[in-house]
Amino acid sequence: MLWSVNTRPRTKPAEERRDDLMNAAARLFLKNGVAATSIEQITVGADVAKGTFYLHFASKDDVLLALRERFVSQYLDRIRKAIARRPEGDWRGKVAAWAKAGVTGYLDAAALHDIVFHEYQPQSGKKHGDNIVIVHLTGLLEDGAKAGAWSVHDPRITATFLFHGLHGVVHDALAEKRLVRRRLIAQLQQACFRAVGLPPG
Amino acid sequence: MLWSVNTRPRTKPAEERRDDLMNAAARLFLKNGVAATSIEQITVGADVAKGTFYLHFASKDDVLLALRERFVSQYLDRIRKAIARRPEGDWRGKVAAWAKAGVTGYLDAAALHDIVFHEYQPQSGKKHGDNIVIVHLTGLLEDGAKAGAWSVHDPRITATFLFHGLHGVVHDALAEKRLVRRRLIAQLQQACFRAVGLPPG
Amino acid sequence: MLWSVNTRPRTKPAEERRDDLMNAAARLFLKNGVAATSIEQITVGADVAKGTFYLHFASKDDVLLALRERFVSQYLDRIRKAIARRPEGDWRGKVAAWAKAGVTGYLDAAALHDIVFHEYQPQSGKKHGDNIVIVHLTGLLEDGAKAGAWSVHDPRITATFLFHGLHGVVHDALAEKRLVRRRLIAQLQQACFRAVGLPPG
Amino acid sequence: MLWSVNTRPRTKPAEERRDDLMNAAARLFLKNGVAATSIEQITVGADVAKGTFYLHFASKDDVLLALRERFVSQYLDRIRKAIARRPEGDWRGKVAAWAKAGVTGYLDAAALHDIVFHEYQPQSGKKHGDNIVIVHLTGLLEDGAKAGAWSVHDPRITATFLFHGLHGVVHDALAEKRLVRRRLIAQLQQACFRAVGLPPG
DNA sequence: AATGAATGAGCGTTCATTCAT
DNA sequence: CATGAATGAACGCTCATTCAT
Repeated sequence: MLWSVNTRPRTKPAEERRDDLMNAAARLFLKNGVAATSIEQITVGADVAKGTFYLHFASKDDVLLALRERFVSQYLDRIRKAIARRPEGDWRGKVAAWAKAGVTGYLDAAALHDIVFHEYQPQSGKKHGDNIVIVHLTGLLEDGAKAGAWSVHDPRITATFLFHGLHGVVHDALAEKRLVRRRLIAQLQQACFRAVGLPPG
Repeated sequence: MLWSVNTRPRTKPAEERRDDLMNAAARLFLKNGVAATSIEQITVGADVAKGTFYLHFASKDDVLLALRERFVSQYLDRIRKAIARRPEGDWRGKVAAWAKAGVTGYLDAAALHDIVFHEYQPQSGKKHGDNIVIVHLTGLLEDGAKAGAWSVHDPRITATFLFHGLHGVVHDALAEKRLVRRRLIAQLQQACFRAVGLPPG
Repeated sequence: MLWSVNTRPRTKPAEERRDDLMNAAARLFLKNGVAATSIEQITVGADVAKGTFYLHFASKDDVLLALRERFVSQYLDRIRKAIARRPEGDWRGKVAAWAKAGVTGYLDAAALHDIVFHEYQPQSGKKHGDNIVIVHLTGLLEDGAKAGAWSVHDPRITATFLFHGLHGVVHDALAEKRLVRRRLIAQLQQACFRAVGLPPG
Repeated sequence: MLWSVNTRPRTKPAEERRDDLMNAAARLFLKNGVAATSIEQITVGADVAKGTFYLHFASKDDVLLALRERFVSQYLDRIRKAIARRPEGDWRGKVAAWAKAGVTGYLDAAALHDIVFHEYQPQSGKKHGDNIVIVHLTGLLEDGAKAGAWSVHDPRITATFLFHGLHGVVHDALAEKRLVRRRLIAQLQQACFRAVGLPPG
């Protein structure tokens, strides 16, 4: 056909389309904010028609939720791998690795994190559900305690405390452009040691 | 009437009207969320006409910002007073008081805090500015360090860490309805002691 | 269907929708005035949803401008055709034809003309631009002068004078319901003859 | 009283206040357009409270109408005086004076004229009423015809034609910044002579 | 699976007008 | 005469969502 030059492939595996849309959404959310991003902008950004959006997501909140899930699971993956690199029994090293991966993983995607977690709360009734990063850290703290590496009265509370403390510090550091990565990591590792009752480095 | 000398006739003092609107907004934000609350709802809630809103605020973001300021200054007041009750030199007691006031002050208004700080980021360019609660705690940590009460390498980072850690814990506790106030306070006081290098109670 | 080859499926061709909206707008502008006509009224009149308006026009001013353009080009068309019917060289006849077509073309759409040109000035910075009817008449006067048919010092000014004089007279005649079409035409033809220095009929 | 320094005279003759308001309105209409001028702006401009406006005018349309009347009567005054300066019987001179005063009177207040007559049509049902400038010129043409100074079949139509022709030319000249006052006057005087059947100057 | 014209509820905002002082 | 806080109807405009193709 003569006009075939301008024709894009009409069809793509659903998963790929979904990803296109999520990526376009992430980009636009970052640039303009969630509330200020329209579905139309997202579809234009993903190079599909408006209606196609609704083939893959039920609403704007739905993409936001999907973005959240993706973010968290990538973040946790990173932490998991960093910890796994430490030898069995090196509990102090594991905590240090947790802090380091937590800081860097956040720094590398902080803007997206903020957008996706703080800028806009989905209307949906269902609450966040468990924060899997905290759940994971709780496990680590329990294991270390069991192994006699440290003493933690309430691993869940401590994990929550560490998680939010770390994120708060990194977030504030970003906001103020005071950003010496190494220093930040070192300080937060100390904070983690203290929090579980380990002596400073 | 006594006040007729200094008061220009107004159906209601501007400040009172402003407060009515802020209270209505807070109530509705809590109930339905910020994004889902319309200005009209706010004015109905404050029992004024739609146009009256614009006599006191420029936009929805504007009320949100005002609510924020009010919240923070009340919160900080509470913390300040709690600390001031401790005798000069009782540094450990001051930290404990900080943690306790922080927890209770938050618990008593947590939902509003969440709404006002997390649910919706005003589009306006100007960033949060310094968190005055953190600034205040930084001062306390510095003073205690100078007095030899504890050792803290970077008071600012530690203050930030404590602030966000505490809030995160309280927030999560709320979300899960696991809520023994006293236990929460005790745990967080321990966390604070550890964070500044004090021995557990 | 025959047209299915070149036509993308549209509930209605965009041009037709645009015309529907313009016609509804013209009708309402005539009936109630421009300022008193809301966009919603226009869309109701065109039997489309409110949002559809914005698929075709950017604002009320925008429809007004479109209406203007349409009006002028139809008006000029009419004049052009009337003049073209006169034989080459019949300059007096051409002027008479101009006057007649000018009067009748105006009478047949005077109300719309008034609305579209006088009642409301679009806020937009860009000025009317050249009045193409005047530009056209200027050409006719120049040609006749070159051909020695009459003497006109400044064709542009004379054309402007004739155009506005004629319109003013017709407009006033309409306002007062004193309306003998033939008499009006005759009088204005005389005025045109005099204006270019031709002897009366 | 202590605060008497900041107190303006609370009261002014009604006529003066009315004038203040009209002047403020004229200034703002010129600057921003009629539709874009709010009553509040007018009252601020006239240094009175919002409510005071309604003590003197019934609506925005009402000020517009008042400005119209004021404009026309000043314009006509000017023409009348210019004509009166010519000796009894100098009909040609009177026509020339009419044209000159018409042009200059318009040029000196063209922007206001446009605003007040063209930009915005009052919603009110009552039509313009007779244009007193045309009525006056009609009288002049009749008198001259009776005196045998010229021949005009229909003085009213001719007057209307001249009035609108002149205004159209001046208006267009203004719009294009082609503005040699003397030349404009001369051309329009010629047009007037021709229109009444007088030989060119 | 994909399209995009059409929808229409709903929003923020303005502003002429009123009226208690 | 003068005030200005309060009103609330009305408007322009946006945009998530639908659905015929």
